[in-house]
Amino acid sequence: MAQGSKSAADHPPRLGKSIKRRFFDRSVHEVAPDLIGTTLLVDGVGGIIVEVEAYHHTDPAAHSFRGPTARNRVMFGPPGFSYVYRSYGIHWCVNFVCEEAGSASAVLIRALQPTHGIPAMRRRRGLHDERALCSGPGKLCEALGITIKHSELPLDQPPIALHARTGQPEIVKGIRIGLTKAVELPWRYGLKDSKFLSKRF
DNA sequence: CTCTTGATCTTCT
DNA sequence: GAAGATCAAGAGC
Repeated sequence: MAQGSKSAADHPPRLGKSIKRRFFDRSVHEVAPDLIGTTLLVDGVGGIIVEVEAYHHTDPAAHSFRGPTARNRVMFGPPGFSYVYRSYGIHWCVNFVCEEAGSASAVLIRALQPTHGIPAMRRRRGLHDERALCSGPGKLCEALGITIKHSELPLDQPPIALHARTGQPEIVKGIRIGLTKAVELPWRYGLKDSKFLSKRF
């Protein structure tokens, strides 16, 4: 994409068709890479998903590993809903629930390439640099205004919207970020050579 | 560039 | 009472 401060804001890319909840009713390991290149908007503000991580209840690093709790119960429900949690007492992070109810799997959205509502994102983040607006799970929630109020919402209804990618992106894979358990599992997916990742692959 | 540390609080043990 | 799917700033190289 073109560089500089005005290109994306002035000419946001055309959006693909809306993604329905059914998209998430399959293996989290299929959904996660398929989300790369799709566009996430919250009240019209957002961008292209460039980095995600997959979690499953059989995975010691997953919030659902030890069974349902007040916090993670939405992970045990049907696919196609949001799961928002508080991270380190400060940040919010958003996941998309996958697979059939009870499977307790979800995809953590880790980074976006900002395309829509960039002025609003800059205002919320107190930053100008597009590269830093959404290059991490806590950052993108701040930029999109996502809080606990956005948890347990259907992903194909306002204020949330997901749009299909138009081409086939080149996807890279690696180990997940910031974990202390199951550190070695290669369940992080990203858009190859994107400048908007939270960290290089 | 990399490494370290403080901030801040909910959740679960 | 400790841990944690993070971030930003500061120090050192």
